[in-house]
Amino acid sequence: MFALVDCNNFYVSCERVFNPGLNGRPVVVLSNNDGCFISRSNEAKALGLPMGGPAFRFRKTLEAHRVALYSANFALYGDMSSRVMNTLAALAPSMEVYSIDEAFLDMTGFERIGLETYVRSIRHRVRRDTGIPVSIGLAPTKTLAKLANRMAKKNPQFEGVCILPDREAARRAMASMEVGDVWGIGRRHTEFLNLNGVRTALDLADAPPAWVRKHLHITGARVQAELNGDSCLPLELVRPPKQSICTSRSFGSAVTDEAALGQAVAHFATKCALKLRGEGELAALVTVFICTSPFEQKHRRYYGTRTASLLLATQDTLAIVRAAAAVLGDIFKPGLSYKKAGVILGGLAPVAATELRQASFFDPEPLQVQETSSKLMQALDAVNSRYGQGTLRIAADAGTGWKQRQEKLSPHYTTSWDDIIEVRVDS
DNA sequence: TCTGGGGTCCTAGGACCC
DNA sequence: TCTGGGGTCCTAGGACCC
Repeated sequence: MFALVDCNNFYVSCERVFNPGLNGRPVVVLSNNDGCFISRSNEAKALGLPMGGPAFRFRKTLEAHRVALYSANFALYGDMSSRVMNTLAALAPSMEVYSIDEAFLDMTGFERIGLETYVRSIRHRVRRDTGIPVSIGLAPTKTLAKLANRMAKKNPQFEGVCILPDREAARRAMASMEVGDVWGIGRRHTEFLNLNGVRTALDLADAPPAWVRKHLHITGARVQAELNGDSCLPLELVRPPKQSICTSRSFGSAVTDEAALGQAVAHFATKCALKLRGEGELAALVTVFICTSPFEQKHRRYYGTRTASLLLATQDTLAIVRAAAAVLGDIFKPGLSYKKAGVILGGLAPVAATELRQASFFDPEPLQVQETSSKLMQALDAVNSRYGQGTLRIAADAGTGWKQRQEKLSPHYTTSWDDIIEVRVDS
């Protein structure tokens, strides 16, 4: 049996842990740039504020009901997430951390204690130790556990826990669920399935397998098998290494200036390089993209992107920033209002394989230079991890020609001493 | 005026190898 | 008149997830 533990309204719940006055009130957390709703309390959902809805379109509702607004505080949410995951890790023999607010647990063997009793105790423990409310779905496959979790959230009478122990229980639950709410069935497939008379999860489970395989491909076939109790998706106990690393941002106001765009790209490349070293990987490909607003009616959208191959895979910030700057020069078109830019690293390989790395015939940098670079990066990371990111940075990343909007940011309660002191003084 | 960020997997087609 | 079989790698596009 798999349990899916999912934090309720996770980002809002994190804000509430440190500000209990928010309980019972409508609360929303906004995306970067304070643009869209990315987490809503139940009270906010009841007001009709949609997931992903742009905040400016709902200003009247937000004001009329005095909805509490927060800028996304990912430092806080990431730290709260690890508290939740650490708590869960102690309560099951194995666990897969599926996302910032979800984990699958292996519940094999707990039948002897009584699954429901045990799962309720997990729920209580997480609430007690972290302050975060969770819902739990339990079933013989991951896809059915997701479905059970959704049932637990939708129906208050379940009190946060829903178990689908056998085929009959699963079929009853599937009959009441729209096919588009099944894990792995997105908007396009929902449209296609509805057109073909497949409306509920049960309809999909009972559809001819060859037809599903043909139109929804191998991933859809797996979903169908899982709905029928045939487990195809095992717990992934160790996170596989990343295949790409991306840093991108929308700008608070449009950027037209090439120099300002260059500062943003240098900043994103720097962040990517830091993440890359954190993963213990080297990158061989650097992609840069810049684009104008997709919502702008008057002008056609420009989306410029290009990838550069590095002669030798690296994790050196300077080399990656240099490569990114060169790519930017290729795709920059003057006279446009840029709304977003980003850097993506690809061709990743573990540092551990460095000795096996194929050197380049044309490589201008001998091995000694690479060793120097590695020491420089270690020093850079040591200074910044002690005194704060950005304390020591390269000149290209020093400018402020681009900015994000972030007007309602809560303190970094769990990751910054300065922010805790600020709270004490304020109150 | 104002609309997020970061990923994965699958398929098909092209180019290439022996 | 007739032209094989078995592969890999790369890229673009589509679909999905949170």
